[in-house]
Amino acid sequence: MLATLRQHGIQPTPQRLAVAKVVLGRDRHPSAEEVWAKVRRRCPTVSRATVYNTLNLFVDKGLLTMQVLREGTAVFDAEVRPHHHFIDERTGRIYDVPWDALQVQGQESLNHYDVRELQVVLRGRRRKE
Amino acid sequence: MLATLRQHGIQPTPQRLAVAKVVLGRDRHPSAEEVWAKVRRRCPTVSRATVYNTLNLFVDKGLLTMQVLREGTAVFDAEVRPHHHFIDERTGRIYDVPWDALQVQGQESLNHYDVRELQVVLRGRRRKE
DNA sequence: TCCTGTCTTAGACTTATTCTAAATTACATG
DNA sequence: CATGTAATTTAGAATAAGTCTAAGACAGGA
Repeated sequence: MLATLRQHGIQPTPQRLAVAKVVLGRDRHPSAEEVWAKVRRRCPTVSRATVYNTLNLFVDKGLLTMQVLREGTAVFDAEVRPHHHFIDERTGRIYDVPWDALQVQGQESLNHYDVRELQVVLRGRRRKE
Repeated sequence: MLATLRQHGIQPTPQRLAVAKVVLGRDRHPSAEEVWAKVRRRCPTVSRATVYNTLNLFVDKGLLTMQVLREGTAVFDAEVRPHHHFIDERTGRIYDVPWDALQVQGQESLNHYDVRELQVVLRGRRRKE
């Protein structure tokens, strides 16, 4: 964890480590406020500004990506490699869909656009099971 | 315009007509606040709440779609048929990409998901010309 | 006219996020 | 060790998008 921060050129601090623990852990797609809540369970003095600053820093340094998929809220994704997203209509929950699960064709027809990245955003219902 | 509202089961009022004129006009992908600003140029007494109510009503009635593509802001799109979006990194401007320009394959592999709709979101730079 | 339901309004409220200015900490160097 | 400087963190104010509320305006029917 500490090593991960250093590898990305991020000066480690206790606060940053606490954020990293939450956001690189098991919890997929937390929002900034969710991260703040979790960080404060272990480290109650951490301020909101620090969490936001740290998340933005992590995004700058390529440790996280930020997705604007949910109305009014950005969510953070520890999967920084390209992939797609499925959003459950009922719960609002967001699931990663592996890059190779879908193929997008026809990009070469978009002459006016220099496409640097893309993702497919799917909406629907997750099947119980 | 009036006919359009009626066809969608929307009781026309001066305020709603003013919003419709802006949002079904030449201006692609305005945000709610942008719509409010434009409406007020012709009709300065219209309240913010009315604009938001009206936009949500239009979305309910299928006259518009709402997209959450830009950080912290929903934008409204008069193109209600399925299509994709290209977002210019530099300007933040959003362009519609016709449905048939791209093909997405591999949906049948997503057994856990009942996909009801999808779109491809592309980011990059629009080529000058 | 009166009732009822629909619309609109101003402004308060909420939520997500950024900003600010001050306090704290961490080093590096003399 | 003392100290200056830069980086970091903090609390809280500020901002922005959007919703809610309560009151008033308006329209159409009995």
